[in-house]
Amino acid sequence: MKYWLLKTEPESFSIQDLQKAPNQTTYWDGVRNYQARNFLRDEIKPGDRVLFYHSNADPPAIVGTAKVVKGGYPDHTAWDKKNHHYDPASTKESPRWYMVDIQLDQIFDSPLSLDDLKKVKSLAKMELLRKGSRLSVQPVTAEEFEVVLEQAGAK
DNA sequence: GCCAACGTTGGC
DNA sequence: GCCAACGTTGGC
Repeated sequence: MKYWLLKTEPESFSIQDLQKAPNQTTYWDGVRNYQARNFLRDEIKPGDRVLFYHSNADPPAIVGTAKVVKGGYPDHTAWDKKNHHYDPASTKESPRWYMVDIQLDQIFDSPLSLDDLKKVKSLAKMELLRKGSRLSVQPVTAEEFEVVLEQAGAK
């Protein structure tokens, strides 16, 4: 089992939106970055655990957890001309972009803000905390995942 | 709204 | 293959 952090802007899709979704499950579409695509296509598997992060939020924070219920498969929104993430270079014969399905696990009683995370020494190496980090799909170590859960529970 | 950091594009 | 220009991300 692996651990991941997924970023989303709550204005476009929040963890509350996930909570309201059928089966509290959604497909994680719209990733248009090759490094993140490779994780989605090749490495993220059902059963993997996910930290759910709200970027461009006030405050930016890890707001809960989810689990992967379906591994990488072609992102069909790339084929939809009306979709904001439409990409004519992606075809059904040769898909360029991929997505996974996730299901809500838990919403933290109180979110772990970016400021909170920066104060935790054992999280100092998290990709999220790296200056200039923009990757929207990030691997997280098992230890980091556990520490985040502990911190969220302790709040 | 600003802007630093980063990824992508395209001319050469 | 280099790199300037451009677009995007995301904290502040």
